[in-house]
Amino acid sequence: MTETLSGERPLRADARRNRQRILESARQVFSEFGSEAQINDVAHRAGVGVGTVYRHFPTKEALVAELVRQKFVLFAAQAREALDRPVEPFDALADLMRANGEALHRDAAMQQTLAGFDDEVWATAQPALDELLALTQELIDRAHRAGTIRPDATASDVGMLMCGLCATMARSTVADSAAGFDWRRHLELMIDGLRAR
Amino acid sequence: MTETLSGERPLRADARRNRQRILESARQVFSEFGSEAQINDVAHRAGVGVGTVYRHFPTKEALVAELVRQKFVLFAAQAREALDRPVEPFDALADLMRANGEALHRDAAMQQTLAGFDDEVWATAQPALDELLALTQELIDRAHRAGTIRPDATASDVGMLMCGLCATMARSTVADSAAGFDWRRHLELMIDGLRAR
DNA sequence: GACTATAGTGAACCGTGATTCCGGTTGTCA
DNA sequence: TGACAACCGGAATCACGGTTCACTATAGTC
Repeated sequence: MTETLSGERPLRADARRNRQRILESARQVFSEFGSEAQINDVAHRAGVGVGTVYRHFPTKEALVAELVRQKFVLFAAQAREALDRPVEPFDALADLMRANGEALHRDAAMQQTLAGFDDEVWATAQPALDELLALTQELIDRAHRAGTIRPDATASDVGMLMCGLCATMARSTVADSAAGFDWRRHLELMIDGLRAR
Repeated sequence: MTETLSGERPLRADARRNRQRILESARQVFSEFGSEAQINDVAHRAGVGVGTVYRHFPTKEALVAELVRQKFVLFAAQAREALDRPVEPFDALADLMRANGEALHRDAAMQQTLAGFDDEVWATAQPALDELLALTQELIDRAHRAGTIRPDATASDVGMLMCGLCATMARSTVADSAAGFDWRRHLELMIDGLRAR
């Protein structure tokens, strides 16, 4: 999870420890409250001062961005596993989407990022996203060969649809779920839409 | 567009005029910048003081909510027209969704509201939304009878999907359009997904 | 034309929460 | 163990923008 930074001198032991704690706390806090959670909360939960958070991440946005990036990395890992599984490619893709859906469901910050306008966060996570998309594309290519997916489907389509799913999550998580919105239903509709006819 | 308020004494002429100007300016400003636009901007563009805006709308959120409500009313009107058109019901629905898509595309505040977590605004617009959903349901019922729509499709599905579409719009409007996201493509995928197989 | 309830004005206020900053700590290395 | 760079803490600062309010202007009415 923690990359070895090549161009930078290694962090002092305590700093490394704190950075880790901060990321963990941030993951919890932002998952629960989205980006409206406060840096103070993160710092407090991590048992450090605000200043320490800022030593590691120049802005709140940068911290959120790193979390999002990590999540994309995780998704990419899952996509890689999906590629290894010996099941029908389209089913593998569908299951992957379902798994991602559940993960997004538990993470308000990710929902906001995917459904929202937050360009900066998005930019930071771009490389990780690109890899995820590449892996997804591989899965889709296989499905094409098997003829089980819509002929013109692309990884980009899946990305868009998952972003859209987050919008519905926002609505079905919050309060009364206005008009009977149900993200799992939304997801199944989309999966069906991708299927070959 | 402007309802006749029953329980309240009529506004003074200048007040009515200003209220109208404020709504128009707000429509422009919020369409362009979403809810991050400032009340000051709205007031300035309308040629009135901030205080005047607050005389008409207790909070910024209330102003946005009214705009959203009006938009839903507009959508409902369009849905009614669609019901009157003598075309195949599913096509009518699809065209309606396309038209709504274009409208949403030009309105950042609507995108944010539909894709976002903004429960209060949503609540205010609920009645208008309910009517829109009812009309949509009628269109869908007809399509069911014609057998041209997915047998289990509901108006709620359409609502969810349109909300999802707004998420993609956010991504394709902003900057680089990250991963080749294209909301029109997203929309067509969804329409296809709703079609009977 | 005068009177008054309504309406308009915008500088000032205020809460919020991100960010800074500097005095005190602590790892690391010789 | 001493020295110093790296690091930590968290009160204070600061920017921002929604909201208020004391005062002025004006539509509507007699």
